[in-house]
Amino acid sequence: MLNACLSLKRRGIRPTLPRLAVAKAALSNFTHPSADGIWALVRKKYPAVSRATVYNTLELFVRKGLIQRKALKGGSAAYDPVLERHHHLVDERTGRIYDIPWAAVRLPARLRLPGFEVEDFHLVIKGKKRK
Amino acid sequence: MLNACLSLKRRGIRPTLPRLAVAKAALSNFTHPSADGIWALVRKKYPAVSRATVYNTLELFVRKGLIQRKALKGGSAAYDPVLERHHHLVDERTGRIYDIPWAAVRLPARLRLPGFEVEDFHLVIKGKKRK
DNA sequence: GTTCGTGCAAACGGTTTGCAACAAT
DNA sequence: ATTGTTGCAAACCGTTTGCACGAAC
Repeated sequence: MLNACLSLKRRGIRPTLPRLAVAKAALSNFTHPSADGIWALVRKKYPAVSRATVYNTLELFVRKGLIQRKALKGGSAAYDPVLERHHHLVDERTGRIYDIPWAAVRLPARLRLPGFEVEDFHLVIKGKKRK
Repeated sequence: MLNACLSLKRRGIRPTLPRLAVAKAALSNFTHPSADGIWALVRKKYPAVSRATVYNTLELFVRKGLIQRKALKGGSAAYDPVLERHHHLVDERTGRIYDIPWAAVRLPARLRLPGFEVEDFHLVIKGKKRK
């Protein structure tokens, strides 16, 4: 179980109530929710928290390295609490995004591409979850 | 050089003037332009063509398999006329997207992921173009 | 009392849609 | 006549911003 309050403090973010609510929703959710999705989760417990605060708070968390923002779907950004290297599988049926552990695929340790300095890379996989 | 008119007819798209303009702009542009970027190109020659027509035409082209739409950047969709398998490198400095030939990286021919049926995959690489 | 955090509403950028006019079959 | 294509404007969705109030330091 994660302690949201500690996670925030450790990164110099003052643990206010709205922020704790966003942290709980974002850090324990591995379905790559959108900002609005997180807002919906937060609202259930704290209907007073505004959409702007959720958006701004997510932006803050990204800046502080608590979560990552990805452009995997079209339209809306997806937030990902997993900081370890991993791949993404986009389900063609549902649009859902699944995390694939780095170790699941054998890849070259480093990539050398003439003309480019490679910083990082990962696989984007299209497929379907077996039922 | 490509014959836009033929490309359209071959896929059962009536080659009207706005469509030819969009086809020329989209099919010969390998910089992954956005829809608005394509509109800007089209406008230079045909100022009468509306934004809606460009958006709708691009959507039609994607449906007919003439081009692909990708969610690589945040915010706006990128259109890609390259249908062969390839990887993408996103330049961290400029946001520009470069096509990386499939052969440039050695990857397993097929991916086997327990619980998923893999249809396709490619690398998304973060890096910088060397100057 | 100055800074930080918040809610609200308005603005924003990219995209889609409804509709009326028109062209092609 | 029916269908397909277009332009315009309005609507739309996800996101950001300006502002005023209140809480924390």
